[in-house]
Amino acid sequence: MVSRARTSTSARMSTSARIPVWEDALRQHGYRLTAPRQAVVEIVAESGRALNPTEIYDRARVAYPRLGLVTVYRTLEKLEELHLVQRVHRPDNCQAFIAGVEGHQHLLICQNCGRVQYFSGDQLEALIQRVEADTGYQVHDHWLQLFGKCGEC
Amino acid sequence: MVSRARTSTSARMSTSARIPVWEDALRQHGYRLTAPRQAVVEIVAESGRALNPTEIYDRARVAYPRLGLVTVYRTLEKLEELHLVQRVHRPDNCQAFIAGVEGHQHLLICQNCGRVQYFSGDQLEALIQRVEADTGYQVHDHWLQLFGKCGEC
DNA sequence: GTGATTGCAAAGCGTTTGCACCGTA
DNA sequence: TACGGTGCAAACGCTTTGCAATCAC
Repeated sequence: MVSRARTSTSARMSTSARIPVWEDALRQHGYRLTAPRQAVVEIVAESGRALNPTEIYDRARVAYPRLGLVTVYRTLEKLEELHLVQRVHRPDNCQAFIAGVEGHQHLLICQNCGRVQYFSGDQLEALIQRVEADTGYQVHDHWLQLFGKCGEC
Repeated sequence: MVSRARTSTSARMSTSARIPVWEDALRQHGYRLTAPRQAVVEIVAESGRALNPTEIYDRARVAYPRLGLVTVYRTLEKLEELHLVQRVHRPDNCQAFIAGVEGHQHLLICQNCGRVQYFSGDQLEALIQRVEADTGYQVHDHWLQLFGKCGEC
């Protein structure tokens, strides 16, 4: 979904630079900053690939072995609510998460290594207007994902 | 996914006209035509909305009360394999099915009543080429869905 | 100190599998 | 008749919930 306003200020920010921003956002929304939560934030903020809850769990337990899978789910819930992460839909799997960006960006996903790249969908406007005229629908949201092979694969 | 070849000949065909076509397709691929299978085919072929397995089960049991939910899953599997139905991804639910069409068509979904409308994405080509140039990815598949409100809602 | 957060265990839910019986071709 | 298809029941995997102990603020 791209029509919702983003509160994230982490647009175009890479890897570890996101971590303190996300931690501040959590605190500013009244959430406490705990060790398990930090472990989850670090993994998701630094990943260039969409990860599902179990993958996040496995990786975050390296830093914080006492972590429970439940905490991963609950932390992702909050990060999604704050638009810090977004859900990635794949043909098979719709429960993968990636660090979000500000504005109307879309996803380009490498089918080989899973690396995710954002791009802007400015040129969609004309298409959407044509579809609205043709169908009589009012379009509120759009959802575009490209699948392919990245430069390194 | 739009890059796969479609074997379906039901493009732009509406409602009940699809039923005999789908039944033939099943037979021609070596599948038997049984009463429970027909009940499922009728529901999905005639629906203008994406339905999930339980909805299909509930509706098909009106015509064939002995139907089991398992058979719905197994029939959908075959219909998807033959490209007669396609999966619709929604923010919440990724297990809904709608009658497919031939060619590279995309979905416009009414957020109120769930009605689905197809449209062509010709104008995406330029966007995809630009993204390929910008990112160094090779794009093999694209996935576009619009969400909005249909004329009647 | 207080209330949010945690992890465990158990429940819940949608989907898949094993299997004996049934029905199409 | 042969073998694909069916429905039941059970298994399965992922996600959510209840709860007492814990910990950030």
